[in-house]
Amino acid sequence: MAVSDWQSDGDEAMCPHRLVLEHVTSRWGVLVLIELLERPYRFSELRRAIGRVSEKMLTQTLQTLERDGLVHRDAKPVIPPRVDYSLTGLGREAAEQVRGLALWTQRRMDDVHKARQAYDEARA
Amino acid sequence: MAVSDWQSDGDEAMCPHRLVLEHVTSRWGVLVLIELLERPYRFSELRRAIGRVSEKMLTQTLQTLERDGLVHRDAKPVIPPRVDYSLTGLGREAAEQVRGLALWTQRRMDDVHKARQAYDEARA
DNA sequence: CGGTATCCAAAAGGATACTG
DNA sequence: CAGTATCCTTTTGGATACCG
Repeated sequence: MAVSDWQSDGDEAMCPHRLVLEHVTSRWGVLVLIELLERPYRFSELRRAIGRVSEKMLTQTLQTLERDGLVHRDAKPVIPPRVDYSLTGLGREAAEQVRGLALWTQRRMDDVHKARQAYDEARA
Repeated sequence: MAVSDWQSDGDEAMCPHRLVLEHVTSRWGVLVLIELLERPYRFSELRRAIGRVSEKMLTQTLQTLERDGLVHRDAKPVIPPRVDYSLTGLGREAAEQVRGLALWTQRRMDDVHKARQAYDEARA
């Protein structure tokens, strides 16, 4: 794969799959996907589970992922409103890849930490 | 894995592995890692290969990845200066994961595109 | 409850000029 | 060539208020 496949195509939008990659690896996208890998969640429930995410950002993240076909939104016509979010088949694939990367960073955190110390020390 | 493992730890920095994840999935981090998976590059060469990245951002990205122990920087003491960048063993592991995610988005782009059309249509 | 709309602060990112 | 320093624009994200 050449990086040229991932470049911006002019002064406009970058290539479409690059955008999907940004959605799933975004600050809140990662957390939403990993959490939904466990089970479906309601909006507020998801918000509490993730913690420290504003309504606005959670809404925005969920809408983006829904539009990309990764998350399924099930709004029940009841009062008070109840909306359940879950992963689609496509979303599950993405979430598993993201979790893989996330687990890798956990496993290798020690090495990264050592590298940082060496780096900082060499400059002090 | 609970998302709580990935949450911010107060009003300060988020957990360390979350930061590494952000480095490798950042806009330019992704492109640098994938490109270096091919072969080592000089600074300007890498800049041309990626395209449309400012010197500042490429420098910043490379320094971050070097500090995390993912990229090796080899500055030759010659005039004019020559600096080669390559992946470390750790960096290669990260790059392969990132490439995996990148390739997934390419493979599934059709499904994503269809989902978006359905989504947009349902709201029009 | 599950959002939307608006405003504002903070951070990312680019252009330019300069340096060893 | 491979950066650093500075300035400025754009984007991101949070707080708040309001709505069905």
